[in-house]
Order: sequence, then structure tokens, then C-alpha cells
Amino acid sequence: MGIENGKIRIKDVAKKAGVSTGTVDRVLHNRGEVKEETRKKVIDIIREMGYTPNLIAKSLASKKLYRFAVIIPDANNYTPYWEKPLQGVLKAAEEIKDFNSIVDVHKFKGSDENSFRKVYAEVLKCNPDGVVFNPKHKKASLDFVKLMDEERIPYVYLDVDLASGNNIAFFGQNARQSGQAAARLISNIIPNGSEILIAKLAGKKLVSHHITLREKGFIDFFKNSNNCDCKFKSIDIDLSINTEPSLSLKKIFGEHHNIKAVFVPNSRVYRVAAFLKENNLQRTICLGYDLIQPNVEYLNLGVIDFLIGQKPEDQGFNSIMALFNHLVLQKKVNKLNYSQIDIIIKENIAYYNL
Amino acid sequence: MGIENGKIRIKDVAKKAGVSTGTVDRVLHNRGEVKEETRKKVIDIIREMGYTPNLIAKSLASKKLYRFAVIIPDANNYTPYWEKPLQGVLKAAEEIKDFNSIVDVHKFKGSDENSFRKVYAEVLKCNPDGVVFNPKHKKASLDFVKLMDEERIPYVYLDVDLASGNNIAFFGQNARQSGQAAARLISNIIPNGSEILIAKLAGKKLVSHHITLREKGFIDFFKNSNNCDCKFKSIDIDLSINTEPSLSLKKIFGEHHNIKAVFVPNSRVYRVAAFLKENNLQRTICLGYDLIQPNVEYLNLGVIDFLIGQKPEDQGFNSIMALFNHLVLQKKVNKLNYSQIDIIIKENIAYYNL
DNA sequence: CTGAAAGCGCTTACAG
DNA sequence: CTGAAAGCGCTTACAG
Repeated sequence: MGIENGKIRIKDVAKKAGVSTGTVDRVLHNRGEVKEETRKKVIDIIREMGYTPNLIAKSLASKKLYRFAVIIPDANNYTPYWEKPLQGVLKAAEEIKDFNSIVDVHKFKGSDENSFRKVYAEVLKCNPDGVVFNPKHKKASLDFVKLMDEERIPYVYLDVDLASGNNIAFFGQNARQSGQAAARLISNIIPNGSEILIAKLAGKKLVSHHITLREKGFIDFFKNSNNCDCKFKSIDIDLSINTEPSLSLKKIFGEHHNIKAVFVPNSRVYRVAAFLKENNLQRTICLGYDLIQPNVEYLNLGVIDFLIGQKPEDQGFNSIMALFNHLVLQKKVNKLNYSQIDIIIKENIAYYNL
Repeated sequence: MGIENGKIRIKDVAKKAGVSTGTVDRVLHNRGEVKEETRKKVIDIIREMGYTPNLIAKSLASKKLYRFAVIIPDANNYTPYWEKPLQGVLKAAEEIKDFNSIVDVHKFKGSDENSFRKVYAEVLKCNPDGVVFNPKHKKASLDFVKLMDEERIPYVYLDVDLASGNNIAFFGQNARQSGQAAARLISNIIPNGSEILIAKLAGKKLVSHHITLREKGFIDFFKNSNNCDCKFKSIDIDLSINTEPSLSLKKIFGEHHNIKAVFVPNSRVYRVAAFLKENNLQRTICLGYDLIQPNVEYLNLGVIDFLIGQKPEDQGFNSIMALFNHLVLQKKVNKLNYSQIDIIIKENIAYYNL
């Protein structure tokens, strides 16, 4: 090893500068206590020799333990989706554990803002070095962000972009654009003049901003394309009512006989698929979001025609890695990170659903 | 650090076993020279304490330098595609360089088997620790593989699966399945009874196995689905002839007036798109492979309707990482690794073409 | 303000 | 067959 290998070590820099390795380390990390003159000299030599630190050695020698906290909704019947980002988070945790870094996962009840507040208060008590969280509750999230800014704790938004705050990164989908892609797929297939049902299924009367944007993108596509003159029927369905979504869907399909496609702007599309299957409406084009198990089943049955995926595992994984790169490796990280808008059909799902 | 931290070190194992760290290291790496009795004892204690090596320390201490060789076609006018796997390879190289591992890239002329043979002979002279290569030339590749088996050099297939040999992994697409996905997308759109043109464009009369499989998958889909009774017209076009593909396409479209879709089972689809645009045939559904620049442009113009992507960067990246995991980290690696079959349209390409 | 030394967990000759 | 010691490139008290 050493210079002859092309790899410059601190020792090499120190020697050339006529100082000790300790001094080089001090200027490397701006730890002060160095005469300006020698600092300059060392800096110059670092540049000149093209020194780059050996991350391996750095990590081994460092006593600092990095703790990252993750705050996401608890996966449940309405939102099995959140299992996926969690998987990614845990994979990242495994990958960075030899680098003195650990990840703590904290869950809150997705629909309950107070639960989120309680969890973030706990997290702050632990003094994490960095935080990844899902800011679905806007107001509470803004309060949280303010506290982290005061403590100079870096944070990453997952799934939803708060669009304010000093987050080092955001990982999620461009919701509006995904609606446009959905629209293209449907408009390709259905005849001119068809009716399209937009069914927003929610656990409790909570239709998030996300969902609204997907719908907006969807409708805008048709508005801006002159080759499909379709009519929309948009409804909200409250799944906490026992008889839903059957009741509402039956009514709609009874009243509108020219519905050629259903667009469900979230992961509850399997509930619509069940209805379509029971009522022999499989020929209706059905498109929804996310590769959760029941959706995959209806896709394979041919009831759901398209699913839009967004690689939630990757989002979880990359969120942690962003924190790690920022804090531990001190690499620059991109702030705005839109996931791919994956188009999934029966014929390609095998290679996504891993 | 140490036990109180939950992390067991070699030192801890040695102490409990009443031996030195050197001895533990010997049993850990099966380096022999250990009495069977002490070997057993150490093994037991390793299990009991749940020792796992610290990869960071391992890498820092190790003097062994790993050299990986990559052999891929040179990107050129006919195959700009190969830029993409190369990008992934270089990214992986960057990622593992602090782990005493370097990657050498060797290129051969894609269409020239002898060029491939020459390159692999050179590579063997360098005694690489592992090889990633594209076995498009079957016979030469089998010879190469045999030599590597003799030298016990592990190797990975990229893009094409030789389907024999002791490769530790393969990264590429399930070609037949991608043809099926393509067929589904087209059959969704075109009316019953349409004609479909399958245009196989090649640089020289070389239609690879790959391409044949894609075509097969495409046709089989229609055969097996009862709701689309379409006719196929399949042609080979030799792009090394100046007047092609115009000449052939003009003839076909002149003779067949009911062609509603063109399927191009490789990345040269942009040549067909150019023809469609010039001849005002944009309404013909056009589907091809790979996100190379000219294809992306015609997709954005609305001439190409779908592109099938396969994440070639990831394939390159993962090939190297497979070698690295196998040799350096001694992790198990999956042998058969099919890439995703990405469906790309104008509305989602922005998040793929990075 | 600066340097010498110990240590991170592992590997690698070397001595016996 | 086994152990003691040096070393990988860095960080971290500590002494001056």
C-alpha cells in the first residue's frame, strides 16, 4: 500500500507537510487548534496530492455511534402498504451496521395526528443523529420540523413532500405525474365518449393531498389530449362503513351504463376489483396503485388491468442511505428524489413483486 | 465497544476458548494447522456467541487485492446500448474500491467472435479473481468458460444466459416474457383482426437468440389469448444496406393496409419510428426496446408508443456486486437474476432515464 | 498550537 | 500445531 499504490494516506500528507498525522486530522475536520499558517500549508498539500480519506479505516477507528430514527405509519388493514418502506429501511439498517450506525423504527397510527405527535416527542428525547419520517400530518410535521431545526438534526421526508422545512431529502412519487401515466394507459384502450369512474376509497374520510394530486393528473391528461372525449364520475367511498364499497359502486354502475374504466388513486383498488368480479364486470378496465398482496392477486386474475408501482422498498432504503451519506460519509445528497412510476401488468409483475 | 455492545470480536471468542486470536482466525478461514480438538471447541464457541466478522476491519487488515475483469461489447452506432451496463459496472467499481477491489473493463467488437476470443485470452493472462462477461458468442464463450473452470475463476453472465457452465450468477432479462408483456400492451389497443408487423432490424444478418425469444413470446401471447385474432408479418431488415429500413418498410406498408402495430424486438426501433414519422404513419402503434437516446426522443414525440426497459445499468452494477459478494464478503448470491421488464411511456420516462 | 501513542477488529508473517 | 506482535489508515485522548 501507500503512495506507490496510488492511494495517499494521512501519513503521506503529514510527512510532506512536515507535521504529524494528528495535525492533518485537525485540519481535515476543522477541529481548530491549528495555526492558520500550517493549516493553509496542509490544505494545499491535501489538494496537491489528491488525498481522499479511506472510509473503511475512518469507520473502524471512529468511536461515534450514529443513531437514526424512522417514524412511519403502522401497517394495518387499511394501509398494508407501509410494510414495504419498512422492509427497505431494515435492509439499509443491515447494510450500515458495520459503520457504527443503527436505526430505530417508531410507528404511529396513520390516521391519528396525536399518535404521531406522541411518537415524535419520544424520538426527540433519544437525541437521534438523523430522522426519516412520513409527514402526512402537515401541521404536526411542521411543528416537529421546527424542533429538529433547533436541535440541528437533519431529516428526510418519506412518501409525502412537506414542501417546506430544511429537509436534506425527499423520497416519494410525483403523484400528479403518476395520474397522467394512468390516464394515458386508460385512454389508449377505451373508446371515445366513454365514462370513467374515479373511485376514492378511504379508511376514514381522509383523502390525502397525494390522492387528490393523482386524480388531478389523471383528469388533466384527458383535458389536454384532444383525442379522447371522456366523461368523469368521481366519488368518495368510506370503507369504515360495512356495506361499502359495494353499495356505492352498485348505485353508480346502475345509473351509468357506459363506464368503461375505473381509476382508483390508491392501494385500495382490490376492494373495487372484488366488486367487479362478483358482478361480472371484469371487462371494465381497472387501474390502481401499489403492489400489495390482494392487488397482485386481482391483477393475476385479470380483474385489475394495471397497477402503478413506486418501489416503496427503495424509498425506505434510500431515505436511510441519504441520512447515512450525509452524516457519515459526508457525501452530497439530492434533495428531490422522485421514484419511478412503474407500470405493472400480469406479464411483468413477476419481476417486481420480490 | 466489545461484548457489552453486543458485538462479539475474535478476541472475545479466543478468550473464551482459551486460545489466541490467530488460532480463531485459522479455524474461521479453514487455513488448517489446527488440532481437530481445538478446532471443534472454537467452532462451538463461535456458534454459541454468535460471532460475525466485522467486514470493515477485515477489509482494512487484508492485504489481498481483488481484481475483477469485465468483458462486454464496445458500444457503437448499432449498439449504443452497451454504454448502459458499463455505467453500472463503473458505479460498482467506485463503490467497492475501498474494499481492496478493482475492476478492469475490456471491450470486444460485438459482432466479431474472434475479437471476443482475443480479449478473453488477454484477460486470462492477467489472472483475474473474477470475471463478468457477455456470452453472446456461444461457442467461444463455452471455450472461455472451460478455461476459467480449470483455473477456478468465478464468472458471471451478463445480458445473455449461456444456460450451461458453472457461472455464479446471470443478470439479464427474461426475453420471452418481455415479448409477452409487449404483446399484452399492443393487444389491449388494436382492434380484432388487425395486422401486426414484427420488424427485426440488425446491423449485420445477426439475429440473436435473445431477439428470437422476444418474438416468440410476443406471438405466443396472441396464440394463447382468445380475444385477439391478429395476423403477423415478420421481416428481417439488414441495416448495413444503405436504403434500409425504408425500402423494406415501404414495401410492406404498401402491400398490407391493415397494419395497426409494429413490434421491434430490439433497440433499433428508432429507425422504424423515423420511417413512420416521415410517412405520416404515427397512428400505427410502435413498440420497441431500450431507453437509448434516439428511442427516447421518438417516444417523447409520440411516434413510439411504448418502450420496454430492462435496467441495463443495474445489470452491470449487480454483476460486479455478485462477484464482490461471492469473493470478498463470501455471501451467497442468487444464480438466476431476471431484471424488471419496465414499461415506459411518455408520461413516466422522466423517472427512468437518469 | 502540536506530536506521540494507543486503539478500532481483523490479517499476516514469524518464531517456536 | 500455536501464540505474540506488527500493521491496515484512521481517530482520540493525553502530554507538553
